[in-house]
Amino acid sequence: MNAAHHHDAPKLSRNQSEILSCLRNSGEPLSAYAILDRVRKSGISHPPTVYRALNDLMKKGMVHRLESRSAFVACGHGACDGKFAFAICRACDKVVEILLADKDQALLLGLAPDEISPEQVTVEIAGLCNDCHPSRLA
Amino acid sequence: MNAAHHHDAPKLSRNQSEILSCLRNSGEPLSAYAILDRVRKSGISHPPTVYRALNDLMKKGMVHRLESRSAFVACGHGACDGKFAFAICRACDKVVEILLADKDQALLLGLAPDEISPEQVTVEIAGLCNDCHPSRLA
DNA sequence: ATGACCGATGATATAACATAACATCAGTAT
DNA sequence: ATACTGATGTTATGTTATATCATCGGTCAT
Repeated sequence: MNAAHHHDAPKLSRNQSEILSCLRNSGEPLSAYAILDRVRKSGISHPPTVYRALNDLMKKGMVHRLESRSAFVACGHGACDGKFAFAICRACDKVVEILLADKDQALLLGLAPDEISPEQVTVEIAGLCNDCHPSRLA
Repeated sequence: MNAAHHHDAPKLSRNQSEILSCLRNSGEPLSAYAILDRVRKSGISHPPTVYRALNDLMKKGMVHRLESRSAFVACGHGACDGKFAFAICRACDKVVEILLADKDQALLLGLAPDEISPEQVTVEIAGLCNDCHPSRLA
């Protein structure tokens, strides 16, 4: 059910693969410099290399940037061409990617005033996950 | 019509006033350092002073941060306790603040997965304003 | 009044995030 | 072989943000 996700893996460069793996393995959002630390052993050693790969991966829809965190996450859907929201636990940084239904996308785009024709929507929801919820603490 | 906007001006410190005026006069989003440049003449000369005032003003709902720009804008409503979206022209940086209807707020909060209880929603819509639209250019 | 305390502001220093600009290299078309 | 092109490596620097400690002004118990 749900076609559209059979990663044809749009052939990545070595750097892009390294960095995507890094993000996937981490399972949580990482800053560009956190990524850099983790891929040094693979021979990547300068910030621009990381940012270039991240930008390429974002163009391919395989990585998203969490604006409110200056951090990056691998797309949970392998790749998606774009309309999604994120929920982020402010305590533990857990991230849930929310694929937006067509009607939700439409509503969001509809929020734009006449004056500005919308191209891209960023939605980030901050809150507390169940594990971090106060009522759950000892 | 529409109560709730008769600014009782929740007494601001000198720094907060300076920085809020600066943002209001600018009419466009400014980075913290752009603000700093403009308030040096008023005796504010260090980044932490600016960030402190901005954080205080944000707590009061009188300033918002545009996450996708690392920039700050004065609240167009004087102050609001929080649910709004922004539309931003990617070419000229014009910003339109969109006060969200209750149903839109509800919808956005409803996007959050069970796993994360939402507290705050960031919505930023990037696009092109009429003035910057290609079809309008010579 | 004095001085102990406390919150706000000032100042220094540095951390964290991001990119401009140029060098080098691999592939390929001539 | 040479010249072009696009990707990657490298240096340097620009931009955004905060930790930390110092200082100042008010309040309050004595």
